[in-house]
Amino acid sequence: MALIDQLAQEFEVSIATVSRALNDKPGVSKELRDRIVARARELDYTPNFTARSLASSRTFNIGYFVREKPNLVLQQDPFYYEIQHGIEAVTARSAYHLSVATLTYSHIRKPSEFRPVSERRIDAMILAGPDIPTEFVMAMLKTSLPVVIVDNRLANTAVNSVNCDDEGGAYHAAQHLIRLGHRQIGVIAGPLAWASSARRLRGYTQAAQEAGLRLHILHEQETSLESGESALRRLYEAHPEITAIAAVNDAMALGAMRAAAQLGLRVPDDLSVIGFDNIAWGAMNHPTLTTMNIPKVQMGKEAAMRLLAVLEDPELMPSEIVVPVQLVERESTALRKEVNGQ
Amino acid sequence: MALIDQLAQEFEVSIATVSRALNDKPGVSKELRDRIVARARELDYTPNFTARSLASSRTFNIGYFVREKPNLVLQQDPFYYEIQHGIEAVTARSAYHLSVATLTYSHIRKPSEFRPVSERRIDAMILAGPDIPTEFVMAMLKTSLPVVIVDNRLANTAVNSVNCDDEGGAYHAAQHLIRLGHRQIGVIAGPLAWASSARRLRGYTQAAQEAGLRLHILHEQETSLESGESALRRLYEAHPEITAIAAVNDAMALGAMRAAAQLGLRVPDDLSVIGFDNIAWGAMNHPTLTTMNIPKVQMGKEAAMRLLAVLEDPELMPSEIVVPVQLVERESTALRKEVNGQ
DNA sequence: AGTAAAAACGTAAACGCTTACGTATTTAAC
DNA sequence: GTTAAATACGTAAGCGTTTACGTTTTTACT
Repeated sequence: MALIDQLAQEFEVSIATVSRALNDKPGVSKELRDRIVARARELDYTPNFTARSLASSRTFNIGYFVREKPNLVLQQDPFYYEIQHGIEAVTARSAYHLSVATLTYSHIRKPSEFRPVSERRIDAMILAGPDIPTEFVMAMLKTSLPVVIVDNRLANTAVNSVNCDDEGGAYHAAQHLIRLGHRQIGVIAGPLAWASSARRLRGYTQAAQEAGLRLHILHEQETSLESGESALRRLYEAHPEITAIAAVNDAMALGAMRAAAQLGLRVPDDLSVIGFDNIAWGAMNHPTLTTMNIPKVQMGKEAAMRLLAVLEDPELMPSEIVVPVQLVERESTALRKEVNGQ
Repeated sequence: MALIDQLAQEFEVSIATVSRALNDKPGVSKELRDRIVARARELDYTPNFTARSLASSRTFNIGYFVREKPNLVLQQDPFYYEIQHGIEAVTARSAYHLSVATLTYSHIRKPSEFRPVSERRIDAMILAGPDIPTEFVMAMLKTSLPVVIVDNRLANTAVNSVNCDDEGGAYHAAQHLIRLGHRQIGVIAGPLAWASSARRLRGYTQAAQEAGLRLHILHEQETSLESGESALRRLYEAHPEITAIAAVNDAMALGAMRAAAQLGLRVPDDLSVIGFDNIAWGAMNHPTLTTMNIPKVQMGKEAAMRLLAVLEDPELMPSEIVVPVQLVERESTALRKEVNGQ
């Protein structure tokens, strides 16, 4: 493997000059620089990043750290993988490489022992997951490494963040149902502690208020398919006049559709159902699920781009990025049938 | 941040002694070593990994590189994410960190410009995906870095690999149907070029031969849910006597179930269906899908463990690891109904 | 007590770059 | 043509460790 010395010897110049030539720094004549660069390509010379890091105290590594879900059976949420792909798409076109790790409870407890940071392996980091404690984020900010948090919001703290527009998305979802003529709308919500659920609920409520409607809201303790099933049954029992359901996520929406089928309700003829997330199986279900798409890949891209921007200009103030969610209209929603002229 | 000099000064010894104490190398009295280690913990001293790497020429980084799917719309296959989690689970307990990247066409074309390697950022790597060209793997082997390939097999080349037992799994799947009394079994296969499909098909065939049965095999050009639908329709048209379906993957199995419902066939009463993969949606479908589970997380673990083993002992010869797949019995398969005493 | 071997520690040279500073050479300005 | 300011390059000191090779001290053995 070629080293910088070799190039220096070939051109009978110092390694400092070669370094300057290769790094686009001033102090080298254009003619010499071009020849050095050309020869470097020929030799497939790539600077040893370890040596470069030590000398420049930059690793050109960024970390992507996802909080493991303590409550989730399915540890590996594809949501964060799609975000990872967005991040990769951006870093691949930069000088930076991506280092990943799962944030466990022990890391959270002892941030000072979080090795990617304590060993100074990274120049900046993306922290993903709603359940990263504020204290941990604070500890990371104190390292003075640039930080972007994704799918997480911190009140009263200046930190770069990327989130989807839960409230606006839910607002549009409800409007979609209202535009289709539905006036008796049931909402299947998650636990109150789940912040996204709360925000989405606000969006639904806002749209309903503007249309002069009152929603039939049901809170579940979980956000699983099964809880969606039971939610629909209870909702329908209490309010058989309901013609549309808005669920705070796709899993619950799919559960609601399943329960509806068991009750003899046809979707979308008797009941329209809209979800939130746009998970893969929504498109495979029968009927396919109308939902609000969260642009996960884009969220990853935004996070990575923001990080690179801060790396470029450390003076940059933190910003909160909110990406819009889009309606994906599929089979599970339809015009309300005008039964009995009601 | 504490540096090694600080420790050396505190104890009035040379940094060499501190380094030896911290790295469990001989040449330090037990008493001094213990005091140094204790004090290092107190100070949260962590050696700067960049300096350590440069001096020891080891990065303590391993790479996980997944081949992007040129043909797949859904670039981010959760399959490889689960493998990533398995890898992480192992590396988290080791001194190594995980660096990820997507293998694009341009990397494949010019392996010498693959930066994680050319910049010497990693000590070893895991290559995942069936469509990594042999030449690329060869190029990586030539770097003399330890390599493990996952979900990929190379003929006539000694290389560490981790794969699932396609053939054995399919054999068991077919046996499951046969044990349930089915004798007219349809097989929904993928394109001939897809190696996994071919191996699974061999497993089905083997079991059938042993039971003295002849399968009704249909090859599709794709492996999507839609092609599973059309496959079932054609299969049922040609062979209405079929009472069970074995599909080479879950997506096609789910498609077959959907088509069956449209034909008025009840699953599992009229038709048993078994898949392969155990994708998440299979458990949410109605009825839930019986399938063969590929232990993806374990595959990741095996790959990482193998890599660590080779890193420990570079003399270790390459080995081919095959992990078993297990039957996940759910609702979509049942005993064949004895119609007309047939 | 004397000697050899083992253990404990120090010295200093790497590792392969970047970069502050110094020197020589060119260009620009009058 | 002289002087000042750019420009081009060289020198050498890092960056924070590891480790080969010395040197000194302790241990073991006769």
